[in-house]
Amino acid sequence: MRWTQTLIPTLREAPAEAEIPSHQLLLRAGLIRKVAGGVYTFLPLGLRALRKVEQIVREEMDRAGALEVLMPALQPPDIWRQSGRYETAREVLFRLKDSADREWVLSPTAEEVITTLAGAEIASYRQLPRNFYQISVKFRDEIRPRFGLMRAREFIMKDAYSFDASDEAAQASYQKMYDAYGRIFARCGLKAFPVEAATGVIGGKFSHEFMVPADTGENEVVFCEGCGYAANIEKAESGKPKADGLSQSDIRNPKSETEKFATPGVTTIDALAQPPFNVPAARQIKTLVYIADDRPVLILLRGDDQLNEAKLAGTLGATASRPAEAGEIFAALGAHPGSLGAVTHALKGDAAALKILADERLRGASNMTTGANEDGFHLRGVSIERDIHVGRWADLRTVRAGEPCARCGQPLKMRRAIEVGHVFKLGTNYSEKLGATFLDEAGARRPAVMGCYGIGVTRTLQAVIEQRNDKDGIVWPLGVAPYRVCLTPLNVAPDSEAMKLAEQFYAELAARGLDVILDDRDERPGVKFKDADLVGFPIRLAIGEKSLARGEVEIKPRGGSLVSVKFAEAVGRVMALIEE
RNA sequence: CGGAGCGUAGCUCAGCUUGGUAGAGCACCAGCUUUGGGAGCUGGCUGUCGCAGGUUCAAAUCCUGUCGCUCCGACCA
Repeated sequence: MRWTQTLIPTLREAPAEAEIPSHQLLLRAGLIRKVAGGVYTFLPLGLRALRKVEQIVREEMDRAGALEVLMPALQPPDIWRQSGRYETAREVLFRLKDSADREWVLSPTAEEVITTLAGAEIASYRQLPRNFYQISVKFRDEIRPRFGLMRAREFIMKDAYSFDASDEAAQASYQKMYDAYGRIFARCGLKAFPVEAATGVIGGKFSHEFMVPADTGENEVVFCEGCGYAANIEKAESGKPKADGLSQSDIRNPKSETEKFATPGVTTIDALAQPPFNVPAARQIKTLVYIADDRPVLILLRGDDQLNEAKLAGTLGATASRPAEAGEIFAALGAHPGSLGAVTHALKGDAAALKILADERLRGASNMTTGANEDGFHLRGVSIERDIHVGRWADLRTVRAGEPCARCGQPLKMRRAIEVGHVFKLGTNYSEKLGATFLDEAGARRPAVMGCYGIGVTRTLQAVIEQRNDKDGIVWPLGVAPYRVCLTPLNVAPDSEAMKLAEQFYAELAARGLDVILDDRDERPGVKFKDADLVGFPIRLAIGEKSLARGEVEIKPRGGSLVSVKFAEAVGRVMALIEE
């Protein structure tokens, strides 16, 4: 390709709308342009890079035995009602109506369609296992699209769905995808690592996310350098001891009964920890009120712990849950936030019937202090198992950096990351609801055991840029660069020696299967060099009069150092760099 | 959905406080010079000042509404 024949609108300055490096570079290097918030056009160069990521994904999916299909983006809502996700995924579903006032949804993923397909087409255990994938446009009504392609309303995703006859077989399918993902991200030049993950709205039992470390990432990852444990903060557990922050005398000498005391104006954990009360946060019980499927639930945590909403949502298993509003809290408990508590004798009327969830770390706690459900009063001497009817114990707290690893005891670390891939073991949830059953060897009808596997293709592209850039621009890995080699003749007159040589190299490199771009613009050298660096072609081959006089040309790997080689050696050197 | 900020040339932004003929740099076009890291000079092109309404003799500027964009939040009582 000749530079003057394509469209590469590079920008000297970053548009004000872009905040993070990868977003700025996508715009500056002329890869994408915004159409609306979270909606983008891919320009020729951006599309080439995107296609390369897609091709890597496709090759590795095929290698792992998955079958490529293409499902519609426009889907009927009835299958979404059947799976239950018409409600549970309501906020992310784009819905629209046709001219006959019939409703449709735009696909954010395709479990419903593929499971319906499998139900219709797979009848026997002999047809299993099968894994179907597609690379297609997805739609999500994001509350806040952000950072260019990173969180978009419309984006490209690879989604794969496995169907197996047994749980063990499903585990093997899962492992195949897990391994394929490792290869995909490595081939994209990304340092990505798998972490244990929460399952979210898609549901399921077991899952890993593939994370690319980046300060601008939207996920928080907890990891242990001692044993390799790594998990999304939404899922992470630690070995922080129960007694941490408590004195032995408190534990051994519980008060025989609770005592109410006045705490006028004290409505926070911090305030109660200050004089004159001096109740350490570790000895307070924090009482939160959530509304789960329209019913209030009390959540108890130790005062120095933080609620993890993802864990709460998983524990509740509710379609929708949210923090209660002040009015709802007063209606349920008769007190305002800051004075709430779950002690049985303080729950009057209907409040006595409220469901109470408590964090595991509170188990066995005594001499605790909590709100009295009466504004301006707290209770002390609370023994949780004696004084509170806990309906369910669960891990509800958020892990913090520095806590000991549950497996090996080393301090946990934390860092931000971009989620580029996610693998789930789904079980039989969808196959049961949508009728994907088969006859086993004994002639019994059974639901297929499913897994689903996603890669954000457009997000992966941006993650590559976010991880691989410097002050001059993008530093593409060979595997996803829009062109691998940029030829830069500094004189572009057709009869100049530089241009003739450039044409010759172009032909020779193209004949060896390389994609090459020839910068035939009549621009000053500085402009051409700056643009080549900004776009980030892995190898630049410059042909200018200085080196020409010595019978040489200059080869410069992006981010590496420049070497001068004789004309005759140039093609060989480029090929050697590619094959490294 | 709540809060904050911003919408002026293709891009980055000034002008708005205190109303009075719409600006700069870059980009683009022409010419001359220049030619190894975003050149110089001369001349030129470029705008529904997001949109709608209001106030006013007069609105980019003040007021109201609305749309869009960006950031923070929508867990810790």
